[in-house]
This record gives sequence, structure tokens and C-alpha cells, in this order.
Amino acid sequence: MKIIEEKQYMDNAKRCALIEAAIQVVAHHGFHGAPIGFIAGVAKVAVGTVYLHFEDKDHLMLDAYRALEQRCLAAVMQNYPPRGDIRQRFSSLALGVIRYFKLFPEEFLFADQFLSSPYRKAVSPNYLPDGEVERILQFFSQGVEEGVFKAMPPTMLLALACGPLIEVVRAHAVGFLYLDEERIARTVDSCWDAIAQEKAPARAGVATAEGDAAQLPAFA
Amino acid sequence: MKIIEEKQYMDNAKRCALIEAAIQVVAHHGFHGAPIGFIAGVAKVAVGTVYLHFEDKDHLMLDAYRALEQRCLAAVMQNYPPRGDIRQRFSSLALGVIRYFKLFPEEFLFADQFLSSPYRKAVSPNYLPDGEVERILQFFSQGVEEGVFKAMPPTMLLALACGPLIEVVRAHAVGFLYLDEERIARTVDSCWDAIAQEKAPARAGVATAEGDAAQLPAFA
Amino acid sequence: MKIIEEKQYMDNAKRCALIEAAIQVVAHHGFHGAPIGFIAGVAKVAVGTVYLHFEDKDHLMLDAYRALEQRCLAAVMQNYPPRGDIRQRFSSLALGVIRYFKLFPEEFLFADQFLSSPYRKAVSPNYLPDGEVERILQFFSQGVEEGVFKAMPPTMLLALACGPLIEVVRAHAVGFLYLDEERIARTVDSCWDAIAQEKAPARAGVATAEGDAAQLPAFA
Amino acid sequence: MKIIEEKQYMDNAKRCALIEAAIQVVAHHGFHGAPIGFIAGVAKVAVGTVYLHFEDKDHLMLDAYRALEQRCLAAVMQNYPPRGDIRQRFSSLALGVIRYFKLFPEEFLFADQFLSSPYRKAVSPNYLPDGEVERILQFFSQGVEEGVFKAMPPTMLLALACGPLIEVVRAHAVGFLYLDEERIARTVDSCWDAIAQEKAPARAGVATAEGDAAQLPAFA
DNA sequence: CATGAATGAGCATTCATTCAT
DNA sequence: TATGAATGAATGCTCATTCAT
Repeated sequence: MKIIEEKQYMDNAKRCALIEAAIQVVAHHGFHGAPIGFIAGVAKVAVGTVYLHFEDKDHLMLDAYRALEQRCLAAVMQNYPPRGDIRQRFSSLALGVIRYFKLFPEEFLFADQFLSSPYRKAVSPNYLPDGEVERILQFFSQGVEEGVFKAMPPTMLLALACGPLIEVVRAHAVGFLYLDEERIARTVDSCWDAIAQEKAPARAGVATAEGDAAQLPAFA
Repeated sequence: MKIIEEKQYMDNAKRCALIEAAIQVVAHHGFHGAPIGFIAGVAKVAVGTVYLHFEDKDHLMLDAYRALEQRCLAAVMQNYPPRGDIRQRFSSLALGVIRYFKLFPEEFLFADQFLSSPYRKAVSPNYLPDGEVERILQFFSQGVEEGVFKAMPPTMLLALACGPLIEVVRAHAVGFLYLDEERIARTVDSCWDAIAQEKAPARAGVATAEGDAAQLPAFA
Repeated sequence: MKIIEEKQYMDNAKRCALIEAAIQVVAHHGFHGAPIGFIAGVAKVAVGTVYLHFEDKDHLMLDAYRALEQRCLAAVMQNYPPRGDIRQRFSSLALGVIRYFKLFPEEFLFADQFLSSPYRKAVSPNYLPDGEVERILQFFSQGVEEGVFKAMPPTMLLALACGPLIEVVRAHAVGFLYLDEERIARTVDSCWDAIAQEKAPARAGVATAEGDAAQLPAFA
Repeated sequence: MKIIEEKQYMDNAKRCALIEAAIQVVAHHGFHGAPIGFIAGVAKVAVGTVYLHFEDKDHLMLDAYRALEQRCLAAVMQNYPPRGDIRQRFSSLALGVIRYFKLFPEEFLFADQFLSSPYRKAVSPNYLPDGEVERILQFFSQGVEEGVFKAMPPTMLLALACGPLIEVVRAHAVGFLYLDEERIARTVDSCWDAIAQEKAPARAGVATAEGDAAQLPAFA
């Protein structure tokens, strides 16, 4: 049994290393500059090994994206207050996403290229894991019903609310901007203001949760 | 003299056809699925001709991006009210960009992939033609001074304000959303709300200018 | 009539320029580095013009070689003493060839590459213009009959006698050696010694004829 | 261990086959007529394999030349009498070279084209492996000191002595001449006569060693 | 005659994928 | 499982040649 576990571990170790390598290489060199051989090298694994863990290159990329998605989701959900009001839940989500990608800018850069490219068609729309789409649209619908959000279809609200967040994270990942906690809070407010009927209330201090994401599990 | 002009035109005809083809092919198939031979085929031009007009594939992409940038800028500036107040000028710009990319969704998809990829490093940051960056940052600074915008560095304001717009345009280009004039106006408001001290005033009707962009000149 | 002459001249001017350019470019960059376009550029002529004067690239090279051959032959024959004895005629020829290629090292480098390559098959063997082969073999036969040369077939004698000359000229053209008149004379002696029954007599001074070749006609 | 050795061998097998193929193809078709794909085909290897063993086409040619050089040197040195007098050592070297290239005329044709072309700049001058240049120049210096050779710089002597040999080998390789042992001996004498103070002594018979080179090792 | 933009076959090189070890 | 040499289809680019002006 121990042997099996170890094997299992080995299995995952190489698989994870490959996913991590794929993300890093694509983030820094683009899909252009990411030959399988190079990724394998970065992962310190033989080329052939890639094909033991992934059907082909496309599946490596796809699986990398899905792993990233799961990891991000897990991180964001860590502190999610299921019973909070719309505003609290919204802030928690937005904060979580921003902090996650602040910590892992390469993952943002990977995801960004992935979703801009035709790979996008292979995953569910709206950058959300399969199951989550309905949940999030439901969240916006509820906000509209409660009169908190502007009266628009949830898909519009999602796009409008994500916008400021994504652009700010991109500017950070690209090095055009540095995101401190102050700016992160401001960004969350902007996301809120973009879709809320009433402007976000003035904030006093900012609760820090920065280090949290560091305890995340490795890629699945 | 007529002959010369005609030649001039022919010259540009091939160059433009190639740029147009590059945009279309990359938009639909990604950089992955955009071999020079295929692009040349779409442009109805021989492979060798590509290298008569562009140094190499990278320069074709770069020049395509720059042409797109110019064309978009020209379109947006068509109705720009230089003497309007901040709000009027902001709306004009945002409206212009959204309407342009609504008309030319492939250009958005091209630009999006281009800017997500390492190609980004080859052009000025913040998706703006070289000269325009200062002008736009200056615009935001003025808004802050006048107390119209939230007190933040212009780079932050730019990112926050562009966010909703970009995400909505992407959702449209990808087919996840249809952008009618009503939604366009709502999006402009969201962009405004994301960075303004006061929420955008309620609007009555929307002036249509849809067809205008159709008279744009071909690529330079 | 004057117009015709002028045309004739123009004709030849471009043709000569192209041959000259071909020789220079091939000498310095090899056949590898000698695209038609580059040669045309060096000759300050449009690409298309090449095909007005030469059937194709191979014929340009062939014609260049033949022109070179003729020019060299003319230069060598300038001071040839038809009534001299074997030794005098031999020295005149050898001296002539060495001095010619000392003056025009690029022509040597061109000819050398030309004759080493399969182009060789297109011209008569033994680096000699069509008509000259028999004459020169006849010369060696006579030398053998007179007991001046070692008893060997003329083709062997030709190869043996040319050897030192060619190697020395190559070393000069390549910059491995500088050929002054003293060394040229020594080389002629070596060529003689390689095939003669008796060693070349000790020489006193050396007659100079260096500048002569400068008055050569342009390429035909 | 055996497995490793076998692998080692396989490695070299492809490498050697490619070098051999490069030499054959270039000898017969020139650098012009030697596309990588064709060479790979002759070597019965896939195109991609070439780039597993050589950086690029230029390096294949360079490595082929160097292998040829080593192989020739090894063959020539097989019977070299280090303690013989100048004349004996000279004859041994000249004989060795001629016999080697008589056996492997394609190698001569390859080397000839290689050294005539700008590739020449990539290897040491005077067609000699890096370390050997000094040794051979030293040999000529000694000959001059002993009063055996004409009083000239060793570089001149080298060129003069090699001349007859090279031209005769070329004539043989090209099919203009057939080199039997008699003619080979005559050639060696001519090389000697070209640079010696006294003519080569009349010879009686010729020792045959023809087959020897056949036992040479494959390319390194 | 002269031009040089346009052509497209041909070439060097890369890289996803396989398979013998 | 893991390896990495081998493969060959696919790609970017070149260049001899043509032809409309």
C-alpha cells in the first residue's frame, strides 16, 4: 500500500511539475515560445513523460487551465461568507480573486492568454468552472431582485463587475502598476460601483488576509 | 501621374489585404492557427509577397496591430468633443471604442490575443498608441483635480475605467452577449461609475450613430 | 549609327557590370551567398535586367567564367614569344598567369570555386578555353620529344606544372602569402622543376612587367 | 554496459552516415545540389535527425570536413617514418596523401569545394588540422637548414610542394587522368623537385601499399 | 531595353509525437 | 512508469524567374 501511495505521489509530482512548468513558460514566453520539449525541461522531466500524463499538448494546456481554475476557486472560497449579505459576499469574492492573482501573476498571464485564444472554446464561458456559472449568475440575479444591483441581465453584470478587477490585475501582472492592499480595496469598490445602484460606502481600514493563499494545496 | 497613384494603390492594396487577413485569421484561429501561407492565401497573395511588405511574421502582426490601433483611434476621435466637460468627453471616448469594436469584433479578438501575448512588450503599454498615453493620463489627472474622479493615480483610473468596457466588448465578440445601444450606454455608465465620485445621471434616450464607423478608411 | 553604337555600349556596360559583380560577389561570399538579386544590386542594375543578358543564373556564372578565361588568356598572350624555346615560352605563360591573378585575386577565387564545383562539367577540362587545350598539350608533347620535359603524358605534365603555380596564387588570394616578383620567379622555377629533366638555371635579376595587365580590355 | 556501448555505437552510426552522405552528395552535386533533405535521405535517416547531431547545415559541413581531415591524417601517418631523413619523410607524406585521395576521390572533391568556398575561413589555413600546421612548417624549415630544400619561407615551400600533388589528385578525381602507382611515384618526385635543391634520384621499382588505407576506421 | 513587384517552388529548421529500451 | 533518440509533417523564409508597366 505504501508503494502504491508513493507511486501515486510520483505520478502527481510529475504531473504537477508539468502543469506548473506549462503555466510558467506560457506566462513568460507565450504559446509561441512554449514547445513541449522546453516545458518538459523546465519541469525536469523527459519529453516522453508528458504523454504519460496528458493526451497531447492541447490537453496539457487544458488541464493546466482547469487546475489553475480549481486552485483559484479554492483559494477564493476559503473565506467566503455564505451567509453574508450581497455586499459582503461580493467583496469577499472580488478580494479573493485579486489577492490570488497578485500572489500568482504567472497564473493570470497564463489564463489571460488561454482565454483570449481559441482554447477558450474548450472551457465553459465566462472564466468559470463548469458548476460555478449558474451559482454566480444566480448571485447576480438575487442582487438585482434585492434592488442592490442595476437592473440588467446577470451576464452583463458579471462582465461589468469583473472588468475593473481584471484590468487592474493585468496591469499588476504586467508590471505597469503595483497593487498594494489600499489599491486592491479601491478596485473592489470600483467593481461594486460599476454595477451597484448605490455607491460603495467609504471604507475605514482594510482587513489583511494576504498570506492566506500561501497555504494552498498543490495542483491536483 | 494617374499610373503612379494607381501603383501606390496597388502597393497598399496588398499590404492592406495582408493586414486584414492576418487580423481575421488570428481572430478566428489564434496565433497557433495562423501560418503565413494560410494568411497569404486568405489575402489572395503569394507567400513571397508577404516578405515584400513585412520584414517577417512578427512584423506583420505588429504592423497589423498598429494599423488597427490607428484605425480605432481615428474612428473614436471622429466625434470627440474637445471642448466638452469631463463627462461628455469620457462618454464620447467610451462610446466610440465600444461601437468600433462592436462593428469589428475580429479586430477586438486580434488585439486581445496580441496584447495578452508577449507581443505586448513590442508596443507601448496600456493599449494606447505611443503619443496618446500622455494625453489620456492627462485627461484622468484633470478629472481628479476637478474632483470628478476618485483620487487615484491616472494609471489606476485608466485600468478601472477600461475594465467594464473591455469585458463587455469581449463578451460580445465571443458571442456570449449581444450589445445593443441600450447595453452600450449602460456599459459607458458602468465605466464612469467605476471611477467617478458621483454616479452617472439617469439617462433618457440614446442618440444613435451606429453606421458612422462604416465609412472608415481602409488600413494605412 | 552612333545611336546603335551607344546602345551596343549600353548593352555591354550592363552585361559587363553583371559579370564583374558576379565574380566579386562569388569570390567574397561563395555561390551560397550570391543570390541574383544581390549580384544585380552590386552591378547597380535591376533584377529583371539580368535575364535580358543571360538565360539564367547558371549561364551568368558560365559566361562570367568564360569572360574571365578570355581576359586571362589575352593578358597572358600579350608577351608570349611564339618563337622562343620551350623554356622561354613556358616561363612566359607561367609568369603571365601568376601576374594576372596577382592583379585580380577575385577572379582566381571565382574560378577556383567554379572549377571545384560541378559547374566544371560545363566547360572544357583542364581550365583551358576550348581551342587552347590541344595547343597546350601539343606544347608539352614537344617538350617531351625534345627531351626537355620528363617522359610523361601531356595531361600529367600539365597538372604537375600547374600545381605549384595554382597553390601559390591561391595562398596569395587568400592572404596567406604575399607574392612579390621574387617569389613569382621562384614559383615559375618550381613549376619548371616539377616537370623538367634539368633544373631551372639560376636566375640573376627579374624583368618587371607588373603594370601591363592594367591596360586590359573590359570583359567581353 | 553492453547496452550503453551499443547505444554509443548507434549514436555514432547515424552521425557517421550523415557525414558520409554529406561528403558523397557534395562531391557529386556540389553545395548547390545538397539540400539537407537529400543528404538525410542518402544517409537513410529522417531530416530531424540531422539536427540531433549537428547544430545546422553549416556545422554538418564543417564537422564533415574535420572528420575527413582526421581520417586522412590518420591514414597518412600510419606508415610515417619519424626517424627517416627529409627525403624519406617527404615521400611518405606525399605518397600517403595521394594514395588516400586516390582511394577516396569523393573526399577530395568535398574538401576541394569546401576549401575553395568561404567555409575555408572556418578552418585553419593551409588545409591542415590545427595542431599540424606548426609541425609541417617546422619540417620545411629543417629541410631548408639542411640545405635540402630551396631557401624560401616554409609557407611558400608548402604551397609549391603541395601543388603538383593536388592538381594530379584533382585530375584523377575528376576522371581526367588515371593514377597508377607509377604516376603516383612520378608525382611525388615532382613535388620534391619543385622545392628541392637537387632533383629526386631515379627510382627503380615502387613498393605497393595500396590496400592499407582500406582498413581505416570509420569517421569519428 | 529596363524595371522591380509578384510569384511559388524549394529549402532549412522546428516540434509534437512515438517507441524501443 | 520513465526516458530521449528518432521521426517527418508542418512552418517560416528565400530566391530564381516572370511580366506588366
